[in-house]
Amino acid sequence: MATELADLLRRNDVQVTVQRIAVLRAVSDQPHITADGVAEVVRAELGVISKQAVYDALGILVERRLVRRIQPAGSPARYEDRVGDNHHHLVCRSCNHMVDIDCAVGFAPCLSPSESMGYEIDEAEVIYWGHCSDCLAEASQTKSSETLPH
Amino acid sequence: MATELADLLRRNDVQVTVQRIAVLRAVSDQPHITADGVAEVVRAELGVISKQAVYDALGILVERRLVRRIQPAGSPARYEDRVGDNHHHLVCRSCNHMVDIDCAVGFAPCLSPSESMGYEIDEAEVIYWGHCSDCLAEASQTKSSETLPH
DNA sequence: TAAGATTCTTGACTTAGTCTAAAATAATAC
DNA sequence: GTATTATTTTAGACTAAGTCAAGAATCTTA
Repeated sequence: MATELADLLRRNDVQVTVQRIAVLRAVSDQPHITADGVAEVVRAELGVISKQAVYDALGILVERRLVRRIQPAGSPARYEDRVGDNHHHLVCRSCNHMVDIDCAVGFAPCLSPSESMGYEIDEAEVIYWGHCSDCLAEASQTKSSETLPH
Repeated sequence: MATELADLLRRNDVQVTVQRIAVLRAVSDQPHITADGVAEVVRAELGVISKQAVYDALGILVERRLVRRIQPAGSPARYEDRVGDNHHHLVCRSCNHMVDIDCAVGFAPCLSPSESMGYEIDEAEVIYWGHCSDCLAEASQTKSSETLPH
């Protein structure tokens, strides 16, 4: 049952442990999950796992590019298993909810900035900020003079 | 001497205090400075300032758009007074150094993603990640089989 | 100059994450 | 299969960045 995930780890030279499989499954089941969330999910499955084991597992999965880490301002790091494509993220300033969004141009639009200042660029990270439809609706219902939450 | 900054604050309905002027000057003198850095600079000027006053001042300056807050992964929040244009940031994975970079397209390239999922987007934040020339040079000097630091 | 509003200080607290050393587990060599 | 070695995991103290709360100080307005 977990053979598939185990194989994925093995193919990527990651030593297989029940903890790592469980962590990988948690991220896969729940994209944009936090490290804390992973710990919770894994605990439901395995009984216990240490905070450190979660961070270690996530760390090595990110290193081997099986998982991507996103760290939007004002929120703990989040993890997703959608890797290898050029998608970005859209975050609601009110409720912090995050959704995936395909690249504006269809292919790395920002990987070629006008000037690279001698840097060897390997990633362009794009985060869109705004308000989700739920929060917009809620704000307009509160028809008082209050301004949009932010 | 500080009249100019004081006026800027007043024009933006920010009550003028020596602390706020000092904070604004610190950010202006040293773009990409951290809150801690601001506290240090201001302390050199005023003798003392509380951590909270620094955060309050930065908070209101950001709210009034006199200062922009950047929060790259793995580093404390940074502040700059270059606002109102569409520039992005380029961060070195090794030494964490950050430089400004003009927008790839010259005008908000990413403000129109293919699908906005019902979100009302108000900002597109772009961070380029890579290695700066210094770190690249240092890494190639260490001609051993080591891989690039990251 | 007094009253009321805003800001600043102090210090405890929170959250997210790291460090360390010992214990447990997995890989490999025999 | 078992012993050896390498890698992981645990537990719990620690750190960094930032927030909260209440009283003191300072500004603004009348």
